[in-house]
Amino acid sequence: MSKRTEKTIVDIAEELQLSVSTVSRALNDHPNISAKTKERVKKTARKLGYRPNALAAGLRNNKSKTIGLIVPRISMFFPATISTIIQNKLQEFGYNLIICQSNDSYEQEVALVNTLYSARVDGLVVSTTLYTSDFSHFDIFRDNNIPLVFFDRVPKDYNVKVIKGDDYRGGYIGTTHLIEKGCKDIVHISGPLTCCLYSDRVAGYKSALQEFKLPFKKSRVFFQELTKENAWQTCEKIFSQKPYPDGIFASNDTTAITISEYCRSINLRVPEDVKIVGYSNDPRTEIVSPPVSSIDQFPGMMGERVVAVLMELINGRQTVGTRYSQEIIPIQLIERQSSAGKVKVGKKKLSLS
Amino acid sequence: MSKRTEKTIVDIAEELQLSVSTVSRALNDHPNISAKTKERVKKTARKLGYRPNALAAGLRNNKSKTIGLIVPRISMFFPATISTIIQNKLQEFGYNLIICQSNDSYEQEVALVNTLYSARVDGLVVSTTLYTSDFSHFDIFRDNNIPLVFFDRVPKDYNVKVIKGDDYRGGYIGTTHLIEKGCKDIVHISGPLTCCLYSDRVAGYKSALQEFKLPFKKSRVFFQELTKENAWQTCEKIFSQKPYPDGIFASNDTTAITISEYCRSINLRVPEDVKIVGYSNDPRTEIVSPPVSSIDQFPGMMGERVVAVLMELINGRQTVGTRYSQEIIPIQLIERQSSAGKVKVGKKKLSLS
DNA sequence: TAATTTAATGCAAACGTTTGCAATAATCCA
DNA sequence: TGGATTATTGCAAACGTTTGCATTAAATTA
Repeated sequence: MSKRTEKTIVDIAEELQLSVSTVSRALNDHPNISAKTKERVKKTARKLGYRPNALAAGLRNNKSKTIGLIVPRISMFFPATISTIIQNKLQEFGYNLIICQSNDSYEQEVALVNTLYSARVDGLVVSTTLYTSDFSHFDIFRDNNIPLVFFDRVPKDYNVKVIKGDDYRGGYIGTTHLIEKGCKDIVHISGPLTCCLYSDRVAGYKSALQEFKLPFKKSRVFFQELTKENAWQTCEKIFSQKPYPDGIFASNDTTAITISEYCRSINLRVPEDVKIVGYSNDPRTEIVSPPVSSIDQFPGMMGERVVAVLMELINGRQTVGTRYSQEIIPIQLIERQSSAGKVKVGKKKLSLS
Repeated sequence: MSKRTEKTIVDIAEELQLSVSTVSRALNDHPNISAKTKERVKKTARKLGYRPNALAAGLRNNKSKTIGLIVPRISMFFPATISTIIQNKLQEFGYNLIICQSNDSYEQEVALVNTLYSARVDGLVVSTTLYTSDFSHFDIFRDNNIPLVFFDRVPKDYNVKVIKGDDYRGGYIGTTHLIEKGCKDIVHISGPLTCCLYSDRVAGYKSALQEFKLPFKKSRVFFQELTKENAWQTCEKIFSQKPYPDGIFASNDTTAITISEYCRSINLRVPEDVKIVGYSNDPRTEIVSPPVSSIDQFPGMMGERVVAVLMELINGRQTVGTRYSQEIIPIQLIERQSSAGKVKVGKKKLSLS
């Protein structure tokens, strides 16, 4: 690396016979600097091709104007969409975003938290791994009053700002929709219960069964990492003996799509023989045949709320001891062919409000 | 923001009655510091919960140990996969990655380049927008000898390190495959020619036609931003009058999948009536019906090459004036049902080596 | 044992920017 | 015109870490 040719505010100050503090104040529109001096300084900065050094400003201010984001994987529809919204909104506020992936590994999440702290990010936004149960690695942010927001996959019993989908209701309406379409024997494929969003969806599933007086059967609920491979294996189990279920509610779309594929492979018709509902409204649900019903979580809205809340935390007054609230983003059933059929006039009319 | 409780190397130095320079050297495993002192220092650092301040080290060293990455959109399969590989590999080298999206906007790309420069990233990796034709905003990196690598969507006539897929050959084999499957009237749907990877694919398409003595028809080639909406509209044009083409080679999978959908909507059978080949081997090509043939670009390999090259540039000697080479990542046709059919024994055997 | 060489550590300054308090200049008022 | 007030700018230090050169301590050699 050869010697830098970069101009600093010292160069501007020398050219204009001003102090560096005046130059700094002029570049930052300080009210005590005259308009005339501001104009001279900015003109010279442009002329010299001056570019600020964010490391220096960050060190002095103890603010980096950068936000850290940790998601499990950006190749998944939901995190990718939210990341995009968050980055675009933060840019409006003059913040940079560092997007990091934990690859669903607790160890990697811990390392990323430490690295981002060392980089002195001004805030941290996190969707945790499937397996994070000890959240103490986030204490450094909380204890130093650095804004910390969790979304989607969020901690249980950890005092922090949380923004999540209405997972309980998602499980409830995903299931009641199947019931109202005539299903009497519904399987639920859930993620691992170490992650509370899946347990909320299971609770909603159970609640719907109860309400429609259908029996809850432990053997009809599966807990697994929601990959295509696991979904295929679970289908092999489910359809290894009769009676087959007539409805399946899956906690992600990858699983729902795979179930549909498996049914086709054993000549089970979807939706005539078995109806399917997925979760997240991944665009893939539209392009497969038959298109798959799914619960939309409005990632755009969630991303915007994340940034709004983060800005409030950054600009507001927070102290150690503040009690943080939880914010719920609505969900909505998107009905497609995988669950099509005559609506059974039931005891309870499905309300989508 | 209340007063920081963060420990610095000054605290460690005081506790051990050492100078800060010794503490710094010990923490960085400098050969001149005794093993005993190193151990004492590291133990005290752990005891005090010391965490380095990357802004300070970066300012002093003029290195941030951070790499900037600019891609058009992370929600697209190819950029998301490469970003993931790049981040994972960089972590092995102790580098952070800042992932940014240009949203295919030249203005946003310029702003991102300036912001990343201000953040003093140690290198920059870029896949440009569809419309970037003036690359001068990257001069600041090149002129200051900060490693700069382009991949996939790369500049034409700009002296910089480039890693791209074999787009010419991709166009060639995508087309010859259709020819050997019996197609005689092949449409090519290309992206905008402002982006050289599409013009390379068009050249491959033309070359294949020529080689098999099929006529090139200007009306059989379309240039557009490769969205689902544009693909649908182009299909409306193509199939608005007979004779219909019997093969379509599309420059991305979104377009190929949409074409398949359109054909179904007008009761054209795929592959019997019209065969389709896409580009990038997006996972969606496997789950649609019929599964779509596509050109695989090996994003994993590309991501690894990007990081390897970047490390060479960072650790090597480069000066203003260095001539940079171009590296080609192989491609491979992935044959699926959308282009299935009897192989026509042709003049030229398709070689996939 | 003294001189020489090697090992280990310390001092002071660098990095670029920002800001509290002091100093200076300009303006207003009696 | 002199004093008071306001506007504008400058000085010096801060931020946390690293490193060239100097100094000191320890080890080796004659």
